[in-house]
Amino acid sequence: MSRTSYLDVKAAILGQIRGGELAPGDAVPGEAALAVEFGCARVTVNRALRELAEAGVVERRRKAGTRVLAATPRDAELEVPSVRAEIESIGADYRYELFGRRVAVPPGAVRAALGMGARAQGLHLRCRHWAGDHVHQFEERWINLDVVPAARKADFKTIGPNDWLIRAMPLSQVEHVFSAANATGAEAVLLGLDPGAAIFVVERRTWIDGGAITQARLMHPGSTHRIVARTQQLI
Amino acid sequence: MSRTSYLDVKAAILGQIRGGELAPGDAVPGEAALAVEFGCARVTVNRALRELAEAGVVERRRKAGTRVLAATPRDAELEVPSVRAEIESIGADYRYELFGRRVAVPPGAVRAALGMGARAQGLHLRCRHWAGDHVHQFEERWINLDVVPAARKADFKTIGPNDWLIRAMPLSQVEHVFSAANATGAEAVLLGLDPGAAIFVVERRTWIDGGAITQARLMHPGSTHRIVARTQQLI
DNA sequence: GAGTGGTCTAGACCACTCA
DNA sequence: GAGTGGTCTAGACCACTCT
Repeated sequence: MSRTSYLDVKAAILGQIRGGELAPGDAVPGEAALAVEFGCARVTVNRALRELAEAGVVERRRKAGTRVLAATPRDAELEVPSVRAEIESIGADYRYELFGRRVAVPPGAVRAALGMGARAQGLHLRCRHWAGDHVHQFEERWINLDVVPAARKADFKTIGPNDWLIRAMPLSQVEHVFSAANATGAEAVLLGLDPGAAIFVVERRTWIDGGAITQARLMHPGSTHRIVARTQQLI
Repeated sequence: MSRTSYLDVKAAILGQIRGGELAPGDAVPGEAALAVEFGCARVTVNRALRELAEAGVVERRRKAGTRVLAATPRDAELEVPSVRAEIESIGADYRYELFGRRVAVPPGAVRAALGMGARAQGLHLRCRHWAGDHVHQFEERWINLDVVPAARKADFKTIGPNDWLIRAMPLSQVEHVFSAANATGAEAVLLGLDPGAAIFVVERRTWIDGGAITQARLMHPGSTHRIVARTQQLI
């Protein structure tokens, strides 16, 4: 018989939850007790329970111990492809087009979203990403020049703002908000759609170390655009 | 001076990537070397690098070692609230309404999505979730009765199919596909919208141990519905 | 074959939090 | 104060994978 792995412990606990022996709210035995039960070191049990806690299956608190959480939809993981990769992955030609670039004081809503002062300057960019002869995405973006002064010198003629920012400020924190809307007249023209057509909207904000880098409104034709998210594998 | 924590190692590596000392494609020193450099045990380095690999910052392979991955958008985490929780969290009254329940052989596309045989029976449910006096979600769902036979006995009059399934089959695997569409005439009526209004569509499929449990098409008024996803905190 | 990561053990101390 | 989880150490063996 081989040694007990943290995966064995994880599987055993998950099995007890699935089978109903451990119901939501129930206490899971302490690490020391489980280590004896499974005949393994406490660290091994610790890793199993820690991963279950990260996955949202149990909750751990010092002194209080470990409890099974209420059955609730688990968090899903979303793969966020770069526009270019997304288009090339479906075998279409990627083309990038910039048709607006100016330095200005952003509107109040954008300044608020990016934590910018009343007179702080931003870089405003408008561009489109084509997949073959269809517009894949129309992008309207503000970059915080206080946080990314180098953007003032970049012309963004051949490289899209997202690709440029990923290289300039790697490992930043990103928030995505997804919604659906009817295209306004102007948006419809830019996306090559009929006015009122459904568009899939992604509002993206990016920070690094507390400093807000950029805010972008990314619009896609709703009829073709899809975003996929999956729950984590538990074992 | 206190002991070196895996967080110190993680922060040091992240700092080197941010600062450009470690570029995409570069090899990170081996665990043993880092352990000496940081004056800590190898397990400590291992945990730091393992978490960076889980976060998609580096790639690890036995014998080949650890490398910095190309700067690419990181995966985001999506919080998936239950409809009820979502509605109650904004302070609105939650009301659930079932207006269609029948056992039948699902259409081919649904059978294919759920891996059901040509004559397998499913439970078809149509219901609405209200937030105050607005329809929050119109739900059209098939449940695989081969995998969840107990659903045949449930009437779903007071509890929504999602809440019921979460309790009956906890810890299942879920896939969400988001898109935008223009409401058909029938959908518009059911959602209390004008025909052609943008709707936010979630297609949800659920499995457990390889058996497909259910498929649902969840439609929301696009003007109000939002889904938020954030990248994981790296430290 | 050899080098790297993957994991386990046993023991220890610490940190948080509940009663 | 006491009980639980959180983490570190030192040493060991194993598993994968590249040459």
